[in-house]
Amino acid sequence: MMNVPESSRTCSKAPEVASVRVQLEMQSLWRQFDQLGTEMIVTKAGRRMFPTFQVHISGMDPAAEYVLLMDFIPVDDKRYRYAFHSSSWLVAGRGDIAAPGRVHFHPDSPARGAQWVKQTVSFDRLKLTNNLLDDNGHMILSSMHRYQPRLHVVLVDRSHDSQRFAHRNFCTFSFPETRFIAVTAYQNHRITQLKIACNPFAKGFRTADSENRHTAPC
Amino acid sequence: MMNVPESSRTCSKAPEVASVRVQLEMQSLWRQFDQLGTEMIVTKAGRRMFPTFQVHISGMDPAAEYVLLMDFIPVDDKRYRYAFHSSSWLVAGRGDIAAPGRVHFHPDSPARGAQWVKQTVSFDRLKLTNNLLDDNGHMILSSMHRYQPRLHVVLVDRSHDSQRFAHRNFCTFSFPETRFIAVTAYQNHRITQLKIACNPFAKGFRTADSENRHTAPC
DNA sequence: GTTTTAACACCTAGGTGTTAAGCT
DNA sequence: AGCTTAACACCTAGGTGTTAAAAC
Repeated sequence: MMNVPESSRTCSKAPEVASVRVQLEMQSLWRQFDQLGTEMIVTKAGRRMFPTFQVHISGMDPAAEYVLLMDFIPVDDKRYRYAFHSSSWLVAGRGDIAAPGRVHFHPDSPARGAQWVKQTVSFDRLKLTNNLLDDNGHMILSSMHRYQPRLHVVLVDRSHDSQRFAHRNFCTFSFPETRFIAVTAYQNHRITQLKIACNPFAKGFRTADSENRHTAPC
Repeated sequence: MMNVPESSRTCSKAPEVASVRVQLEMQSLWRQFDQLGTEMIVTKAGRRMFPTFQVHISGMDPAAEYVLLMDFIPVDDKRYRYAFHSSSWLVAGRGDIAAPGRVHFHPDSPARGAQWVKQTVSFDRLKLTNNLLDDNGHMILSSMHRYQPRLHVVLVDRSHDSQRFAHRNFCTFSFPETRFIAVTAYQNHRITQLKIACNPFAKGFRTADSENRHTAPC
């Protein structure tokens, strides 16, 4: 398709949420990863995402309170494996039973619309784990499964406290270029190289003449 | 005096705050510093306190919401200087005009009583500065002046939103052993040694046979 | 003479991919 | 054979007192 939509949205009628717009930050970086087939490491202790899921928000009621949260939904019910000889992902059968569907609240939640729109909202403290018994509130994912991150914007309606997370007052945003396969070790070597080239914490693995330096990917 | 009161309190009548009890953590460490005359560094960029102001809270209504915040009040209107020959602080005249009286909200605010009482509440991210034009929300203090940290517990009353910080719904706690003189460089060498002995970030300055090792002060 | 500032070496704390070993 | 784990060296990020120079 020529024009990828800015975001996929399913909104309801409450005016304070219906007008909310969300723009993905670092979109070109996400697309570079997506073109190779993004992989995200999951560990027992929990691993951050890279790129980080960051958004710019607009259209909020400055005085209204909102909660921002993320979840991850399976893209399909398949299990994947990486074929090194062809450098591609293959379907390896039916997916495992879905892990407990957790949500990650942005730590600034709840906050006024004026706060959220003022600067980039970053989910950099979110961590991914493959530990089904995780007790640290991390997002539980199955390795070798494909996921779609989602952002939910929830209007806090104090006048109907019982409906704080009711079906009417929230909006869901989903950016196709942020899809990824969860792995315990990188499979695609080009993904590894792009991570090393762009993630400051991986600087120790950069080489002077690395392939990823020629085009300055980030 | 034989029994130092656990805390100095001025409470109002709202039942959810009147029953709140606050206990200073690391009290013996605070008293060791206090006996020498605690000094806290202030810098342009902002400096953490050591010891950190940490408290254990009880007596909160688990379901009610509270805001916790700190401020610093001048102990007197005097300016001090340190007499090295006698190793003591002397009054050096009238104090400067009080800096803008800022408050520091605990970053978890607001939260339910159940949250606050569950574990130690730490103000470790609070920073002190001598920059009158500070734009980072740090606490502005005048060097060579003496201060008393205070903790305020505010009940969030959603039913009377205009009174969120009204005079009825808060409690103030003040621990005399946390008093200190703000300095841009340490004056009393024994304070320096106690900081080095106890603050993990100053480990690089510890010596094997430092005086403060004999009694294991922390 | 006293007080403040900025650069500095040395820490804590924790985020990277690598690697070799372990698991199934 | 494929996948996972844990220890590791190497980073980022930022909290220490020290020191010498600057400011007043």
